[in-house]
Amino acid sequence: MPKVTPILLDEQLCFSIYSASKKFNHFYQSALAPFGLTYPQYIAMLVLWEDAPLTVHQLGERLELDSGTLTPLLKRLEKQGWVERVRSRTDERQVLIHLTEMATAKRDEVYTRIGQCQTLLGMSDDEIDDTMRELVTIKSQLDVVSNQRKIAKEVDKEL
Amino acid sequence: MPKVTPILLDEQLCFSIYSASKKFNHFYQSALAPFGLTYPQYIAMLVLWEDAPLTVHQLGERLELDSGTLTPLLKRLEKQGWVERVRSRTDERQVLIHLTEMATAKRDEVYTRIGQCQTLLGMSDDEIDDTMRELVTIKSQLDVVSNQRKIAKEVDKEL
DNA sequence: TTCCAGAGTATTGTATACAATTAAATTGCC
DNA sequence: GGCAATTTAATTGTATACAATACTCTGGAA
Repeated sequence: MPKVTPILLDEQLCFSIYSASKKFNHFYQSALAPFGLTYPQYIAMLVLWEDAPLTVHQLGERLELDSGTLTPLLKRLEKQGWVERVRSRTDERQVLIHLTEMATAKRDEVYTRIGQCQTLLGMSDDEIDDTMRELVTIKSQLDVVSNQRKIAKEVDKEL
Repeated sequence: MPKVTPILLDEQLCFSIYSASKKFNHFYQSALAPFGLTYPQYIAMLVLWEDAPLTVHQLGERLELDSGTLTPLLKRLEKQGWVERVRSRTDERQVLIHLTEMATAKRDEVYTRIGQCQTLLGMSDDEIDDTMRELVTIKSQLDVVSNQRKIAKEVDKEL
């Protein structure tokens, strides 16, 4: 009879990452409290501060989020005065996300605040780099597997 | 004039973790498709397979989730036949989460399936251990900071 | 015994996520 | 030029998360 290996929560990498992700979320939420931004709203703003204006699709590629998540998120950002959603004139399918003047004006304030809060964490650059390198590997392995499945599905369709 | 350091999404550890967490979620969701379990439902089952029955509170401590998340999740698990929610007789405040016979019967099947899917990822034990060790450090640093804030809040209340 | 502070769970309200579908605009291809 | 396939957002439906609140129960103090 084949022995089955038990799966213990505390030994699961997925749970470490899941738990760390929630803690980071919480950390940024409270760091960003003065600006009223949630973590997903904040990373959307980061991308826009790098590169605005962007279409919903382009923003989604950077954030790995689809329009089902972004459309309501961006509407909330618009209501709070951070962005404007403008239907593109050259391609009416697209909606361009522009920064407002307030967003441009507050950018450095947010950068500074986040910089200070990150300092509180006391993480060394090496620690951060090492971890990010390992996460890159893990993520690419996850991508490979899910692409294999996608390809398998495509192959199934052909038949 | 003080220089402000720009914050680039791709250099943020938080985003690496956030993104990896979503990919893991997706990976397990598809690995668990035959059982109809979501990732949070799966980790709840993992804890219960280790230790059932547990109160909602005890389960929440292991999973780092509160009743606002667990109550509806457990109701869905109950509806799908994995658990039974039983009001404790010795302490009517508590709800004990018991495994059903089906859950006990399917445990090894889930363990096996997950084991196979994890093998597909091709991650070495060293790679996993290293990453988990680093995540433990990061999480404890995040905890320290958020506890400092909690304590700061408490101190404010005293005044 | 009665009252009350605290514990345990459920509920409410807001904000993500994401699969699946819809609707509108554009592109390719004839 | 006309139309099918594709692209882009928005919408719908389900499932987390979590703060804040409500409600019930328990144990202890007066």
